[in-house]
This record gives sequence, C-alpha cells and structure tokens, in this order.
Amino acid sequence: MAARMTRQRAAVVEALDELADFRSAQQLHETLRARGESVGLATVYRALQALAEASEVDVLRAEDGESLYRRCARREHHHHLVCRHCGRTVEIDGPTVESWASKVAAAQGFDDIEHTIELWGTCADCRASSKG
Amino acid sequence: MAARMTRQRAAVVEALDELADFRSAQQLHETLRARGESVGLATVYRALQALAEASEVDVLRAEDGESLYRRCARREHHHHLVCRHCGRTVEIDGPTVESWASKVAAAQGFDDIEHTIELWGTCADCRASSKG
DNA sequence: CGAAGTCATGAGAACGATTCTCACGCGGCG
DNA sequence: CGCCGCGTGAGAATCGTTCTCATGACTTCG
Repeated sequence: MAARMTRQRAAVVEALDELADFRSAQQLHETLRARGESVGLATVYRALQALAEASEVDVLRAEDGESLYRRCARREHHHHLVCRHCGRTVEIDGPTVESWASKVAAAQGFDDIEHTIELWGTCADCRASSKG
Repeated sequence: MAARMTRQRAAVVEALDELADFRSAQQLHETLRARGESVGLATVYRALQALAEASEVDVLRAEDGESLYRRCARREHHHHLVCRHCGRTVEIDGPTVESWASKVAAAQGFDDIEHTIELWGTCADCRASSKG
C-alpha cells in the first residue's frame, strides 16, 4: 500500500531533508535539476502530494498562493514562524491557541474545526542583509 | 486620489454589503450578472483589489487557494470563523493569540510579524442539511 | 530467467484563478 | 459643454497545478 520508493521519490525526500525550510514544488524541481537528479515537474508535485497525505511533509500557502513544503521534525500538530524572504522556519506550538480556537468555534455552533495559524516575519539574517 | 466611483464599483460594494459572507471574485461576478448588473470579471477583480488595499474588505484564501472577499463590520484587526461549505462568517478576536504571536516571533528574532489565524468549520445549518 | 500486471514517470496539454493588454467610453473638473 | 485620464471589458496571457497517455520500471508468478 505504501508508495513505491523510486529514485525520483527518494530524490525529493532527500532534497527536503537537506533543505530545512519551506520550499515550493518548483524550487525543489529546480534544485533537483541543478543536482543532476532529473525529475519531472509533475513527479515532484505527485511526490509532494503523497508525502503531504502521509503527513510526511507540512504544506502551507505563501501569501501569493503558492504551496510551500517542508519536512518537519515532528509529525504532531504544530505551527510555523516563517521568514517571508528566505523561508527560514521555526516550529512552534501554541497550546493556548489550540484551546482558544476550539472554544470559540464551539461557542458559535461550528463543527469539524480546523485552524490555520501561521506567523510570517523577517528573520534576523534577512533583516541584517537588507539593512546592510 | 480616491478611486472614481463608477456604476460597476458601486455594484460590487453593494453586493458585498448584502452578502454577509466570504465570496470569491467569481461568485460575486455571477451574482452581479444574475442581477442584471453587468460587470466584467476583470473589473470585479480590480474593484476587490482596490477595496482590499483600502481595507474596505477582508481577503482570505480558501483551502483550494481561491481568494475570498468580505465586507467586515470592523476595520480593526480581527480574525474569522468561516463555514467551509457556505461561507458563513463570524468575526472573532483573540487578544491572547495576538500577544502570543508577537511574543513567540520576537523570541526567535523575527521582525515585521504578521499572522494568519483563521478558523474553518462546518456551521450548524450545513451540518444539519448534510446529515438530513 | 521471462511474462504479465501494476504503478510511476514525464512531456506536454489542460485547467482555473488571476492579471494584463489595449481600444474605447464614462466621470468629473474647468 | 469639452477635455483628460482613469475605468472598463473582452480576450489573451500568466502561473501554479493537475491531467493525459504512452512508455518505463518493479514485482510477482511461472
């Protein structure tokens, strides 16, 4: 049942493992190309989709709507603080937030609650280089 | 400097005022068509863009990436609890969440923090009709 | 080892939302 | 009332993503 492990999928996973930060499918595709690991773009998308379904990677949407992927350290529910310039990512949790979210939603009679909580900012490095 | 008030823009604003919930540009376009208020799709997009810039409407991204627009009661920062089926929306604030977000971000050395906090769920009505 | 079946691949087409182009027309000031 | 410039709209263009379909790579079975 598990997805067949092919050269291409292995390459995608490997690339994700090395890049600690959120990357778009297209960026990953280019990275693989640059490395000589030729993989079709469609395959990259499929691999990412499969990984996302298996909770092997986290997905989030950049402000322009592009999907970004990342191999996270923990598979449990968590959120991210992401640098909007370089993609640098810090995993965070917010137990307070979680309970607040479900409380609020329940109070309004809503069910099947999901929440999107992402923080975007400029990391110290990017701030330094833009001011330098 | 202010945008020129044309029949088309007025129509978009009016439609937003009547529809309390988040709607996509395309839905609004159809609504206007249906009413006989013929407005080009491009114009709807432009109007919404202008309104969003002026903070006259709130924008958020549906799970599939489509942009949804809504005329909110308050112009101050707030969040939303949205029914993913019908778009029904409840405005919420989370003072706790706000401070948590900035604290966490600052602790990591991030600047220019923005946060995305949206709650998605199924409202009571949609739950009833899907179970009926 | 070889055959057959299954699932993966990849190039390009298709898609859907959004933006752009550009000729034309309305809005508002003088 | 007339001019100038922004707004409009139809369709083309863009861009990320998904689909199609012929081909290729494993697996399993003989």
